[in-house]
Amino acid sequence: MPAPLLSKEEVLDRLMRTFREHGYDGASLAELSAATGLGKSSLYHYFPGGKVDMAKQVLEHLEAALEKAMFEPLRSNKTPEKKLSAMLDTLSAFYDGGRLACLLERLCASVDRRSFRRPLAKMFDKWMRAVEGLALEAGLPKTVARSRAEDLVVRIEGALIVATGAGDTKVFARTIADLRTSVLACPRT
Amino acid sequence: MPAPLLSKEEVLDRLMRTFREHGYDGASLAELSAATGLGKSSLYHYFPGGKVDMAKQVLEHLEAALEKAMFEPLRSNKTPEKKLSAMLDTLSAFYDGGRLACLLERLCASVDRRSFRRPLAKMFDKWMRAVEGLALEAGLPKTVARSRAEDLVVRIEGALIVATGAGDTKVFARTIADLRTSVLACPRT
DNA sequence: GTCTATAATAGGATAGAC
DNA sequence: GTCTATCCTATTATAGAC
Repeated sequence: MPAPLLSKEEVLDRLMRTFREHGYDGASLAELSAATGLGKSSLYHYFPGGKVDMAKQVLEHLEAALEKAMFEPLRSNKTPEKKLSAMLDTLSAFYDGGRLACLLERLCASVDRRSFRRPLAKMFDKWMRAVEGLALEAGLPKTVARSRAEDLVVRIEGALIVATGAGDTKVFARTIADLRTSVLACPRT
Repeated sequence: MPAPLLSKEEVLDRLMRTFREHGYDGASLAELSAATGLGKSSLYHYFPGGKVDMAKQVLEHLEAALEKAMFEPLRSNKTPEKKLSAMLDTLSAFYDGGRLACLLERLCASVDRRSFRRPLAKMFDKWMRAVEGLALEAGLPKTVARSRAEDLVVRIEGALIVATGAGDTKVFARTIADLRTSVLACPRT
């Protein structure tokens, strides 16, 4: 670790930002080096496995960050509605209102995607289970809760793509707004 | 055009498949050459602008293909419900039940994305307008029709990501199944 | 741990013969 | 139009000094 420079946390944050902006395939070692202020040799010191290693560690770093910012608050004793709303606020901030891409998506689409298979599947599962738990807490039947959770993740990932493609972040904002009311709504009879 | 070999249509099809499988950034000229059976020089003969040019022409090719397979059938005199179902069947086949990525998404995420800005925005708009028209035809109010259209595109793009990430194409199948009934449903009062 | 230098390779792109 | 050969740059990765 650079004594006076960046902490490993900060290094991982900057690597994540670079992967999210340029994509995994699009991010070169030169860019990753510039983003962190670490020379290539230093990068290889911390990440002996090169780019794949960086992405794996960034993924673990993200998991820890989400645990704190998104999953832990779900264990409070607030109402499910408030907790859902807090999660959506966190997500909206994390994606900067639809301007920043999702790391999971970037890695899913990479040439080295096989290397990230397990951790990616685990992350998606964790996210969906968290939302499912919230829906169960709100009194929804198990099958409905599951599909609502799946739908939340699907729509957020999709909204990020469409916002980018259509060049309009409002798509993302509308999706978040709709999820705020639809995820825990009573099923139609 | 190779006299005895592939038609330009077929060349574009194979390029599209390669971009969808490996991603735009991940597809090398060597792979694109192998996929089409054309040497690099031949590729540059048909696509003087290189990779960017290939992707642009592939995008136009896709637009024409979708026009025929997806948009034109919407102008028949069948019921909106049947036409929606036909569109979803076409999409499900096009994405091979969630196993094949979306070209639009691949290009949105590429390092050369700026080069594809206009055509991508146009494609998304065209797709959404088509669904919006269907919803209007089914008697939905304009604002609802618009958001249903947006939602269909968002959820399909998202389902492709999540299916890949979670390693389970069932997510895609469930999304398609749900869209079949939800897109044209009467709004809640 | 970090740097400079450099190896080794892959990538995109072009020249010129046929 | 297609091929072989080649150029040039960027890229990943490593060696070795400090």
